[in-house]
Amino acid sequence: MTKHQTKTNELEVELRRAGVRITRPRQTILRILSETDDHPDAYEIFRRASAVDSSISLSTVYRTMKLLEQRGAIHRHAFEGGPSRFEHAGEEHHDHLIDVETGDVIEFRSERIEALQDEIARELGYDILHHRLELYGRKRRAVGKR
Amino acid sequence: MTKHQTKTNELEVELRRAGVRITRPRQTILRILSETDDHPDAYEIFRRASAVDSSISLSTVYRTMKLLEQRGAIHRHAFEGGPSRFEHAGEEHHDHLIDVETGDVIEFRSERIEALQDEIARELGYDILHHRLELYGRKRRAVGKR
DNA sequence: GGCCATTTGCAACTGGTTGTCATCTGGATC
DNA sequence: GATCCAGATGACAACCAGTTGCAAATGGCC
Repeated sequence: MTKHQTKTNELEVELRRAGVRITRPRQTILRILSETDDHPDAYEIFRRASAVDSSISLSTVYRTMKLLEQRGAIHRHAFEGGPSRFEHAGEEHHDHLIDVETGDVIEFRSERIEALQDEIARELGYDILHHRLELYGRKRRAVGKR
Repeated sequence: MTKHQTKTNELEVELRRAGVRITRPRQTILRILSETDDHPDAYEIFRRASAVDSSISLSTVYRTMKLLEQRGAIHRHAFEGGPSRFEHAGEEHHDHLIDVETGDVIEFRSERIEALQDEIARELGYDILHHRLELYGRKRRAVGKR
């Protein structure tokens, strides 16, 4: 019951230490993000936040997302044909497989792909700042089974 | 001088055969695409088209891009933080390295990365419909020089 | 050349996001 | 605790890329 509370506070304390004002809306949003392990968009975060504090505005959600992104606390993903979706940072870097039928996002990581990317960039004379790898797919039905 | 003309006509004839009406605006846009080997966005195509036929509207450019995309004649790329950019299809599949300073796009292809992607998707129980791999980087300056 | 389904240009609209601004508030200071 | 004010907020207008409704124009088959 105090589990999430604790998680929230970690980030909260960190931000506070960095001189970021922790206002009520921000606290609410931080809590929601800490309780989340999907990839909600701004409106979905707004919806969840509204349930807790109905006075929160969508603008504030957007502003807070931008702030947190700049602080490196969350990552923004612009999957194709939709609004930006967010996830809290912290876990190691990974890429995404998006289920085109449900919108579900599956995270994966491949050291070999990462390494190949660096190699390619080096050959082309570039330093990679970041990259984006998204697979768009459909769940495979087991063959021979219903 | 008839070089581009020829290239345009190939696609034009192909579309015509498929029952697509080749109107003047479409002809102009097709010519521009055939003369292009960068990755212009809709507005840039509109700009170039306007120079040839000032009556063309941006709506028509968007509508034509959508049509050509559906016909598989061009590919649409939504690189981060900008409008969709297009390139004529035909060459084999490739990925992109975007120069974050200039916006230049460098195409590359890695069989090994392609293969790894398929492998990963298979392991996760998915069939890949398509994917997106973009590297964002900055040109490396030669060490010790300049 | 005539016909009519399609396409066009224009303007109004959309969805996601950012900007403006008057008001409010966190938290440092007393 | 009460005071204060830079910075944050909510309401809403503006923005941008892209889409759509509509009346007028046109491609291409007869």
